[in-house]
Amino acid sequence: METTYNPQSIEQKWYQTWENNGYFTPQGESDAGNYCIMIPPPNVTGTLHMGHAFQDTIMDALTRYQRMRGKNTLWQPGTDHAGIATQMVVERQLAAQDKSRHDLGRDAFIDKVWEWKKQSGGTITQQLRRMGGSLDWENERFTMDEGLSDAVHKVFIQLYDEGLIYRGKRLVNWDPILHTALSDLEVISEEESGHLWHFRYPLSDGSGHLVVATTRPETMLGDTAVAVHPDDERYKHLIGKTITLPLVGRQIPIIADDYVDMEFGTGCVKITPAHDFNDYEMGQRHDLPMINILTVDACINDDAPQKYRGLDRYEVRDMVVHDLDELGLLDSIKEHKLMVPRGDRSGSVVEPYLTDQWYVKIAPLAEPAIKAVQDGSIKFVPENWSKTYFEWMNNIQDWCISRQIWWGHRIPAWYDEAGNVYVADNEAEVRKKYQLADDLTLTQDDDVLDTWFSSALWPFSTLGWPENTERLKQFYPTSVLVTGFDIIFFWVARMIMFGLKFMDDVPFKEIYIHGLVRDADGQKMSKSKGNVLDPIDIIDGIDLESLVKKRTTGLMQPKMAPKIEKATRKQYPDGIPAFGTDALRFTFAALATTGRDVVLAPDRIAGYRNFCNKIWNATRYVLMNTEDQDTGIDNQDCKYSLADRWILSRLQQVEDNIQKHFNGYRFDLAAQDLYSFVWEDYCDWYLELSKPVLMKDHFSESEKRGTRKTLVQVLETILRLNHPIMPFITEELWHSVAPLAGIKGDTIMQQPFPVSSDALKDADAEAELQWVKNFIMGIRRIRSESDIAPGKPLPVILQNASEQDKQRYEANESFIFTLAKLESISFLSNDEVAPESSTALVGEMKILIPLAGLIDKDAELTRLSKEIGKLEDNLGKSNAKLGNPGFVDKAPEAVVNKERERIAEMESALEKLKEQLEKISAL
RNA sequence: GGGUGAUUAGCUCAGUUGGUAGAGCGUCGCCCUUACAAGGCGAAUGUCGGGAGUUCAAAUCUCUCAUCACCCACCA
Repeated sequence: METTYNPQSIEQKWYQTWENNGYFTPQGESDAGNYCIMIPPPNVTGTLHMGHAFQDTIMDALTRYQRMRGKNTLWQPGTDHAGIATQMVVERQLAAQDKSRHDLGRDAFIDKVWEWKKQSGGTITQQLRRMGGSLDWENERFTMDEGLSDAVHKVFIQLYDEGLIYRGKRLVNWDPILHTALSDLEVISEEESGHLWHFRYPLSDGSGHLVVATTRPETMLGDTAVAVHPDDERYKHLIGKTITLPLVGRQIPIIADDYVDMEFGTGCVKITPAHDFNDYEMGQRHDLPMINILTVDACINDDAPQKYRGLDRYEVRDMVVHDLDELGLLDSIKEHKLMVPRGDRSGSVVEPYLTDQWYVKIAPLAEPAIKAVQDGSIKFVPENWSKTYFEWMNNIQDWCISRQIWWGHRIPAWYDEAGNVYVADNEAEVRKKYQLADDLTLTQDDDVLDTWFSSALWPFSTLGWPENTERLKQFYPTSVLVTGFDIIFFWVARMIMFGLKFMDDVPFKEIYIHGLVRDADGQKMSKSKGNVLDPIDIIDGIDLESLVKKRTTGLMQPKMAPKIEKATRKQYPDGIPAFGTDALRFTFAALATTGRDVVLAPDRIAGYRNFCNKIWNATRYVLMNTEDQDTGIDNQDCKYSLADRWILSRLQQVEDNIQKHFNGYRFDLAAQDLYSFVWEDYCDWYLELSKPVLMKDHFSESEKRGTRKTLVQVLETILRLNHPIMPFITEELWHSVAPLAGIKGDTIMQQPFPVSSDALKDADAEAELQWVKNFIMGIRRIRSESDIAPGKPLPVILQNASEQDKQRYEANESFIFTLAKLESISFLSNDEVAPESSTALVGEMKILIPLAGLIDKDAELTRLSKEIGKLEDNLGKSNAKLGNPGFVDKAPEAVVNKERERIAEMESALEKLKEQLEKISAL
């Protein structure tokens, strides 16, 4: 074995072995039950980012844990076709050749996308393998594969037939670059600064004018009314009159509507029903005409005056302002902050636009979905997120599911020439279902479905639905959904609605919501900020030049490059070393506190890489001392030392804790327990305590055997406990350690997860070992604080030792001598006079180290005073507490007694230390 | 405007039913002690955001203020 842990040399090989042997595939019926997690399908042409890596670590840890617990376990892999995102990538590639998708035509373009999928679709799944993900690759799915397309059709058709999908002309969010409608969720509104223009609209009867305020002057070309509040004294008399719309000449009414806020602006609102969501509703209430003035590119169309036609809306905005000013109708311009809606993919300003679209009538689906969370059929972890869920579900709007793009599930609807709609699986089905003549010309709807429509079916479509497959029966409903809060609405809510509708059961019983991965400064990672860390670079390492290059190429704003380069060189002067997958995974686990964002700092990862190294070297020690030796597998004649009994007892507690923490999704606490048990209990104490037993001749063979056996058994258990989080190193080491523990197996993956045994819990051993530790630590402390060389063996005198102290000392002499580095020990009766010494206390017993030539008198005085000071502080606090009659009367007896004991201990210690102080001062 | 969460050691965060505050990283001192210097031993560090209340007892429960973050929303 190498002296240093090197992740590179072990990870790839084990993954190959696991996958080739089919260990990831569900192993079949089990008494322990079924366990299933659906991966949130990443974009098929995407690459793995930190968010994925974090999420996948959690899912894999859960999956491995449950698999080891003997459950029939499935982690379902797959990818999403990601309609708009993927189409955009391919269109960009075409654009580089000066082509558009229209040059190719629909079929050829779709072929091109499939080609791209074939070329890049393996990237993210390969990266998932690098993360160690134990996904059932043999059954990988894609949202556009045949089975899933069948599911999409079936759902669409059934919802249509039930009246839950309808087609309607409505105002939608229109992306003028992508030429498609977007759902509300795909529109991101951000505050930008703009202006508020005030215009005078002349009354048609020439009796004056009204002043309206707008942030969008160009839309005035489509105004069909001006609204005021019905109670507004300023304008009451004008209601019902008309104004003549400047530049257009149209007469439009002044209407009353209490939507208008009298306080805001002038209290008069221009109404453009075809280009504003509020105006649209007002238009409907007042039966106003809707005049669309925009083209699909958001240029002004032919329903506007000649001079503006064909020009971009922003160009027209300037013209309108200018023209109104010329007419003397520009009242004022004010600076104004407003929310600007942009498409989340294209970044273009989204226009409310009147088009025909398909919608899901959502209220009837939402109702049971709300109930499922209310009644606990589905639990959010942390529970708080249910509030967010309810908030949204209670205000949910119909879902616009049609997109005017080509890459996706084409809507299974056909039209005849009269415009009648027929919905069925295919054209032949349509004719049959609707009994249409063979010669009736039908054309299919050009639109495709929102990507999230097929994602919403993921928990059952991947298992074979609509077929009633064995997998579906076994794994639906799935156990838990692991996802980020950002897609609760996009995805989680919709899966719940569709799952309940089509499977008549919830899609998952729990939803574990994790936080966002941020950089070391707490910033969101983003390409444009240049602070992105690639999980693969953490695993394999990356040199500075490559990292700089990676961060500065392909930027949306190339001028940011120098700044990013500078920051990167400063933060990673030596690049990033290869930490390995296990270290990254353990870091994620340790940081996965409930619902909090995760701040990922390379220092932290390095710390857990060191932890891997610790396990590696502990194993080296154990192997060195047990290989080719009797580890008590066939020989039951083992005598267990205090240390053996203690570490086994501690191990049982840790096993209980880890189970509890995994079951409660507290990976941070699990990681913490694993870390401290392995490092502090097992390595710092137990391995050191094993040394005298194994190396000193006066220990019997059965004692040595007992210690060897314990060393190996505890280490083997540690490896299994750590396996869900650190799969590679544990597998690698397990193959060396397990045989020594008499365990045979092809892989640690299929070994049982450790379960505690009450018989091995040993409170006496823990108490006694604590005494030993206190003894040793007391001496170490004196040594360190008195500047005695660590290697110098010390003479020690014990005074005031009880019978128990004596017994404990005798039983553990070897431990104490070795770990505290002693030269000699002698007992002193109470009436004997001790030499001038430095003192440590273990309970009532005094540990004395004679000063003689070793310890400086003043240093000892300082040390003692400090300790006395501390004790006095605490004693003061405790006395005050007991002095309070309320405390003694009302606090539980146990608490009061504990306080009394504490005081007794402190008083006794204080007395001894003061005595000592006097003695030494007197020298 | 509505909602949610946060504020604890220099940094990032734990803190389970109220009972004298913990970890990792960092810092300081001494050590290459035969598993590990990616290490060992030891040490320091907190008016638990401010204020008020409930209680014998509050980081923990209630109210209030402040600051920050995120989500949702139609103020022209």
